[in-house]
Amino acid sequence: MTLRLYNTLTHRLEEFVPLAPPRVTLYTCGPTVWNYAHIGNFRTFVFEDVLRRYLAYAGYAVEHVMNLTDVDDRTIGAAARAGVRLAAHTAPFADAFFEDCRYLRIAPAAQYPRATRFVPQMVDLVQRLLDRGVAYRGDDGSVYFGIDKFPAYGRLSQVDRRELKAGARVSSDEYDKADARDFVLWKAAKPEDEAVGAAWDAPFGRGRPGWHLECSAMAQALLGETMDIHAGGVDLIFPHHEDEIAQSEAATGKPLARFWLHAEFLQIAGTKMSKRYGNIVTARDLREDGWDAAAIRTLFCSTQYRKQLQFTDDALRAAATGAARLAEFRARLASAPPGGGGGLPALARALEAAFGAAMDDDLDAPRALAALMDFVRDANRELDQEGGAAPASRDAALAAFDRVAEVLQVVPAPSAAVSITATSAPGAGSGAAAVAGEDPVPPAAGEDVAAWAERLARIRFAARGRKDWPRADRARTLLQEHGFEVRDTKEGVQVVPRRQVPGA
RNA sequence: GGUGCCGUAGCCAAGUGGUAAGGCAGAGGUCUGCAAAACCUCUAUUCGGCGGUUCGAAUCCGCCCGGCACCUCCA
Repeated sequence: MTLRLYNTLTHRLEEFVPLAPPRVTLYTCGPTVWNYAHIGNFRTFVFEDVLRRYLAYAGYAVEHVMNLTDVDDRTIGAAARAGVRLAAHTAPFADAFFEDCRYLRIAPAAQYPRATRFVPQMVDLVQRLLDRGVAYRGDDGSVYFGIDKFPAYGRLSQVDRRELKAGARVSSDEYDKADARDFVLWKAAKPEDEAVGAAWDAPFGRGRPGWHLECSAMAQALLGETMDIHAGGVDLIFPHHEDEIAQSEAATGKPLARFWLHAEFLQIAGTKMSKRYGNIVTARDLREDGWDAAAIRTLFCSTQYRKQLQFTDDALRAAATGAARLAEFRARLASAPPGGGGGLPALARALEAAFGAAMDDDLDAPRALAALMDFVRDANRELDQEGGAAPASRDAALAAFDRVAEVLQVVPAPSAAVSITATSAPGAGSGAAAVAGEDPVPPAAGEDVAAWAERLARIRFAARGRKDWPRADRARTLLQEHGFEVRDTKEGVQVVPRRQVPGA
């Protein structure tokens, strides 16, 4: 297996080889904790999660660092409006972010450095750049990076230096720079900054870090001068990552990152999701609506990360249906009766081969998902024909399925609710007899729903045994009304929570 | 104006020179008392348009049309 990734720095697909295998250092730009992150933000974070999970699947030891930006124009502005200190404003949103990550099954990074806790490192970096003469102090007391001192400037974003001058927003620049293209490293403290506690002392003047500075300082402090992969959203290519490269490499003389990966935007109604456009959907909105994170991740996996993704209710619903199919299959396979299933090990090998080939090709998740769907169909057919699977075959199939599912995280979590099979087997026999003449009734107030559902399953099973269809149907109708699905099998009556497709 | 990405069935989407994966939705069928789940069959003579290269193009080249994003603090 050879993993190839599209490197924004070189503008082509490259074979991924870490600097010091099996270790892979990964730095990803995290959220600005001024508000709740929206699912557009999370599309990128989920992509990064799939990336690191796949690297782990491929045998690498990933060291992942994700920063939290807790000081910038927006956090300061929001704190000022709320009349609280900066940290008081950002802390709840940082907590909310971690909560959302857990919901979306994003594996925790090894470290989540926050900008405000790395101010000394940032001050050091600015001082080094001043000492080297690539940074200068403006008349306003801020410190700027002079891009004419860094010839490689513009390599990542391919923005021609002359065109940059004609940039659309340059005229709105509010700072005192020698050249419009220069960017701020350290912003001189303003009263608004002081008011919320967003100002620090430095040899070159009291102030606060510019946007890009934190990533350069924290990445170097935690991962060293050169990391294997730096990832983020496409919007960060310019200026954020371009500027990170300039300030880091001007200070160290070494490449900041060997691979630069950028995820395309999630779109809603044809445009990017942004607070500016007021078309925000947050992770907590989706959670409150009852969506399983697997549905969201399935939707995200249905488009390769370098392509724009359309987020619509229909698409999410379709993804949820597909994800439910995976959970359905997982449960069926795990509880397959022994015997047969000789074809499963070969299917399992084919799954992992196809999955690896797809993911190796610049993390082609749609193809990887298709491989999983192929496997599910083929294995279901095998189970249909064989009526079961020998433990060794079953376990081989289960292991492959789980390894793949571990990377994508597209299988809905097993429900905490009941999954009951009422049978006439010994032990259940007495129960079946006891309910034989019972009429199905709705659960009593305060009654345990699981126990109630099990009793109705027994009632239906007994009724079916007597061909008492009206009673059997009443039991099923009641169960359906209470969110359960009823399946009659050779083994008995199975009652499972109805798969979750909100709004369907 | 500059830079980049993209346009494949009702919808999502893979495929980047050898004759159109997969999913969702829909139709029919097997199974079932009826269902559900699962499986089977069907649903693009065609890949935004027009030219060109080639034995052969969704795939390469040119032009055109359409969409999206970035161009100083947006993932």
